[in-house]
This record gives sequence, C-alpha cells and structure tokens, in this order.
Amino acid sequence: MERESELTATAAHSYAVSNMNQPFSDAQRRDFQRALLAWYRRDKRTLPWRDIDNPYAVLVSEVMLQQTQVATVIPYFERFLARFPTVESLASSPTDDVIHHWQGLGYYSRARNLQNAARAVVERFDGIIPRDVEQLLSLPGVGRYTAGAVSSVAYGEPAPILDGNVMRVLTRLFCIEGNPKSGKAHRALWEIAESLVPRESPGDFNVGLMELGALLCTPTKPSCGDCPVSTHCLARERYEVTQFPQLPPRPETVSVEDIAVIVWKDGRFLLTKRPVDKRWGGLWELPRVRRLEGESLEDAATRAPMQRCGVEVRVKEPFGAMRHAVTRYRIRLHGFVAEWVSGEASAVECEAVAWVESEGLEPYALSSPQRKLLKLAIEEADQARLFQ
DNA sequence: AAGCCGGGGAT
DNA sequence: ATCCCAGGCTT
Repeated sequence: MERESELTATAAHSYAVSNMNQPFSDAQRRDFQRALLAWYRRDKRTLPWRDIDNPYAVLVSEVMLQQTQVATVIPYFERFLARFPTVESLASSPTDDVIHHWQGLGYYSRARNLQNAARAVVERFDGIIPRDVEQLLSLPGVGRYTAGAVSSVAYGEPAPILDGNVMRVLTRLFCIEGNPKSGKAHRALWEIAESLVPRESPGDFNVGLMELGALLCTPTKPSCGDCPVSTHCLARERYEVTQFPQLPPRPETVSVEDIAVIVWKDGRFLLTKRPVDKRWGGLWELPRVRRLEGESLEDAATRAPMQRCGVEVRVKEPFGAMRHAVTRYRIRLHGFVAEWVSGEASAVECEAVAWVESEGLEPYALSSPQRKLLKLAIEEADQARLFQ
C-alpha cells in the first residue's frame, strides 16, 4: 500500500515536468482528492462561517479573511452578521455604520467595497449573490480568489481558488519555482488549481487545501508526518519542503514619525475624519501630520490642527508615544496636548471635523493605534483634573 | 508588473 | 524583531 503510493507519486512527478498544467494522471488526481477530502472532513476546525448555507455570509467571511487570520476575523464576523444579517440590510445601512463594525480589522477599503458590492447585488442581481465567477468578479472588492471561493463554497461550482495557503501547498507538491505571486509561476499555479478541483464537493476540496496549508503545510515547521497527501508531494520526496514557496525579498522598511494632537476646548476635543481614498479612509483620528525633516515635534504638533482643520492651538505637553506598522512603514506616533486658541474647525484637509466629549467617543470609528493613543490622552486629562 | 493598504498572531 | 496571513485595487 505504502509502496504503491510512492510509485504513484513518482509517476506524477515525471509527468509534471512535461505538463505542469495537469500534473497528475486521472487516477492520481482522484486519489489526491479523496485523501484530502477525507482528512478535511475528519480534522477541520469548527468556524462560524462553515456549513451555513448562506452565500451572503460566505461572501462576508471571504472578504474579512483577505490577508487576515482566522482568529482575528471570528468576532468581527459574528458582530457584522448580527448587525447586517442580509445583503439588503448591508446595502441600505449608513456607510459610517459599516466602517464602525470594521474598526480594528484593517484594510478599510474592504468595508466600503463590501457595501458597494451588496448594493450592486441588490440592484443588478435581484438581491441574490451571483453563482458564476464572471458575475462575482464584477463586484467591487471581489477578485479571482474571492469569486472562486464564493462560487465553490456557497454554490458547489467547480471553480478553483489560489490564496497564500494554496500557493504554499501547490508549490511544495510540485516544486514550482519562481515567485508564486506573479509571472509564470503564478499562472501555472492557477492552472494546477483548476486541474485539481473536483466536480463533486469543490467547496470542501478548496477549503481543505487552505486548511491543509493553515494546519499542517505551514510556512516554517510543516507536519509532513501527519499530511494526508504527503505521498504525492515532490518537495517532500526531495527533502526540499521548506524551500517552497520561493517568495521574493520584502521591500525594506521605512521609519517615519507622526504627531497627533488632542486639542481641548470647553471640555471637548477635536477629531477629524479621513478622506475615503486615503489610508484609514472613513475613520476618525486626532489631527495628525507626518514630521518633516528638521521639524521639531512641537512645531509639527502646532501644524497638525492648522493644516487639517484650520485651528490655531497652543501646544502644552507630550502625553505618550507608540509604535505601529503599516505595510513597510514603521511609524512612531507621538501624542501632544494642546489648547484651542482661535479658528472655527472646518474640514480643510480631511472629510469632516467634530468636537467630541470623552464619554461620547463610542460612535466614532478609529484605527487601533489612534484608539490606543486617545485612551492615553483621556486618562492624562482625567489625571490633570484630579490635581486641580 | 509593481506598489499600496493594517493589524495581530506566531516564531 | 520579523514573518505571515482565506487579496484586490491603482498606477
């Protein structure tokens, strides 16, 4: 039995060299599909979006899971579905409400795109999430991966998927060289994924491939001994599993400094709303600027409220600093306390402004670093009041 | 084809 | 600290 599998695997690989678009024989493919499905159905995790027969919920989960880990998504998914239970409710709700339910999850254009997709579904598809990849691709925020996932998982269509997990699994199975995210290797991977997906249970098969990548075929310490398809794996046969995928070097990180200011006036502080097409679009923040070369922190703190909303302030003291990362940028964020001096706050370099009480913050969506910084600022203000 | 977008968990 | 993650959009 063991020996037969080894032979099968070897045969697959000699074939793979000549025809990478269909790297398995029919018999090998069927054996692979059977082994993966059996493993997935036995060992899969229980997750809130699994086995629920609701294409809308599948779409929401897939968008939330883009570049975001399962554990992070779970509470967001549950709150989002409770608040927007149907595609119609999402389409007709205020965008600020949708962004608010996304705060802390990152990649905020996803939230805006998802609502626009819901509106397109209501207007163009009679409120039914499309079944075909082609129609799904016409929705904003839905690319080839998400379209394939919804089509196969929600409707049982034999559409392929290719995500980071599947890239890792497939490059190892067939020793695919080159950058799997672009060019020849990328195209080859899509064709392989297409050749593997079965007519029967394509959704479980696709999710099974991802689950394999998430649980066993992991980046650094793969558990090949527990892998249900290890006999099909060329990289394992060659002891080269961790040589794949061959990802390109990351761009160098850039260090920058931002200054955010809490401007107090009559017990309220100033928030500005980010433009929709910018980073953190639609979220609120303390007026913030990037520190210029040679500029002092205090000068930047004075500049921030003036530049963003035309308010002149007197900068008092720093109240804290924190680090966070945005893609390749490592940002040091400094907080300053300031008093309002003059100027009616208006949306100069932002989408909107608001004067907010400490207790009235809840309705405003903030990014995680801004939320942490603002928490420090309010604590500091409470302390200062105690000493008066 | 390459650059850009956030945040958190794992190592 | 660094890597990586159920990617898609813009240029």
